Amino acid sequence: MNIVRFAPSPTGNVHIGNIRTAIFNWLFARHTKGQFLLRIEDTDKERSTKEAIDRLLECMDWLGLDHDSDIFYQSSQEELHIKAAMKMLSHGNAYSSKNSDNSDKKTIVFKLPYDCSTVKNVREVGVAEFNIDPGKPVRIALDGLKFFYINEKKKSVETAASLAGFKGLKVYDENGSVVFELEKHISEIHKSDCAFSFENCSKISFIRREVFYKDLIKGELAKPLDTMKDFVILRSDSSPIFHLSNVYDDITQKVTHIIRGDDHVENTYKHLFLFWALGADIPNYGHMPMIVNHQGKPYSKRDGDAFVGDFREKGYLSDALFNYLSLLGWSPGDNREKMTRSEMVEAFSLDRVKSAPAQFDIVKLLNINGLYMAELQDDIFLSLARTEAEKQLWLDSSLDSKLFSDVAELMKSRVKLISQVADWKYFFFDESPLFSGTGGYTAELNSKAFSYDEKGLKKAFKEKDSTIGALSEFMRIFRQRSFACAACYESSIRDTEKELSLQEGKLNQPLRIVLTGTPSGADLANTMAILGKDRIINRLEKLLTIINGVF
RNA sequence: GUUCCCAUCGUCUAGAGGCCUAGGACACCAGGUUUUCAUCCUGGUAACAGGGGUUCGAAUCCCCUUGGGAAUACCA
Repeated sequence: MNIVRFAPSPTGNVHIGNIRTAIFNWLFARHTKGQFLLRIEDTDKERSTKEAIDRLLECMDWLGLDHDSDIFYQSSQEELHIKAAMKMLSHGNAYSSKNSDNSDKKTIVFKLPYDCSTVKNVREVGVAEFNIDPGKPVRIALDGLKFFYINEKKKSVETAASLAGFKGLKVYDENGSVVFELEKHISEIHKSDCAFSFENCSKISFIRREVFYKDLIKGELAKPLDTMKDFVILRSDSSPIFHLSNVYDDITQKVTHIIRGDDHVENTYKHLFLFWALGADIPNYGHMPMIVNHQGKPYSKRDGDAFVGDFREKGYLSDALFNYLSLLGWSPGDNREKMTRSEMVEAFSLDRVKSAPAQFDIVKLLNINGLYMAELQDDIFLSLARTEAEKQLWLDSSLDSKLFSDVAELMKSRVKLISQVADWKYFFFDESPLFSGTGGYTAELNSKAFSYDEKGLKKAFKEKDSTIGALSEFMRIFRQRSFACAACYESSIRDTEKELSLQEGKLNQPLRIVLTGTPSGADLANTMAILGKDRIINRLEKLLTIINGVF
């Protein structure tokens, strides 16, 4: 059975890149009927917080990312990680290294194995040679080889790497004679930590080896050992480093597939050796492309606008976010985009994941959100809208629910994001800064007031006097009538137009903007039916009184 | 510096040597429906980064260049 895990460190808000990793892991697990595990990597005690964990859990819950079995807290494993490091030390797979600041404290460093004969993921790729800068020393010690080589541009380039990278190393002096053979001294170096240093060298040669593995997404990947360094696994305060903890826990949790961000491929080469040293089989790896922001730069935890929680706040539907995120770097291969959870689970496979980074496009997200919005059941939409309206402070719970549901029904088809219910103000409140005579547009908006669109107003009142005249006539006719249905409102407009010999529809725009403050909205007659006779007269009167002062 | 990765419309993508005159979606533009707006419908603009090979044939395979990105921590 496949076992995957999502292993975030709870050091802040989860961002979309993170959560997409979780989504792909989840999709993979559900598709293959495997397990999706959640491991909290909370070993960084200074930066890990309970709040961050809670927020993470909320986000996962919101997105329907249910995990199998209990949450695994990495901090609970610390003792085991330390033990493992000590065991590697005693087995010769690690050594302790003095702190650079000369204190007595020591770190435990993992030693890439010089003898790779039992490491399946290492292979020889041929003989390599470097021309050495004779003015600089070649130094050989337990912690690696240091030298300066002459590159193509004839520059002296400093290099330091693990001894394991230089199988069969030979160091040549300026006459071309071999002055050192690593093979003859390697056990001595490992045993006694002795160091060699040579001046005036001309060349080094060695058998190049590389670590390799087959990435489920990116194909076969490899890295030469002579570009790798031994790495710390236990800090000088004895706390374990990410690489150790991460690998150790993956073994403990029997993880079979590690699906994570592209930024981890370099780590993988290190981890391969750790799996070997810990006596475990290596799992399958898949590295997914990063999500980049609008500038094409990678998102980081510092990108304040890409937190999952923010999308929730802004009113995005979790299904829409999930759907959109799953389409970043993956596609089902046909032309489907909007898919249900089960369709995605059904269609998902790692070999369809792209390896190029994908740019996050908020406009497309909005579009998909609108698609999901449109198919929301009326009662669900209503309660979402209601919650949103109350959240925005300008609506209290005493509001007539008949009025609210009428508005919601009328407006539903044009809402792409639930937070757009903020645009419904004119249905519920009769005040506007424009009426108050404070100069209108620049006045601070009262939270319980709707605003007028200046451009729309100017446009509708382009022929000011005749428009005001027409509206006055409309009001005269309107007052005399009673309205049983939306069609009655409609005919009151049409009749006025006839009376004034105006083209049909000519009154719509002025009337709309006077009544709602905006040039766009739902069907005018329906809008009027919701507002009702009294409020309509009220608004018309107010606006006609002040309109001369506005322009 | 070094190592590694990546490269199709503005964006997300389809594309496994001939189904490619490069398909879809978003965005954009035009037209239609709706007496407004949105929805909806129809149509349109728009891409294989560049250069070399391999091949009868290349978006697809190889090489080089260019451009992006990552890693190179006692962060995770």
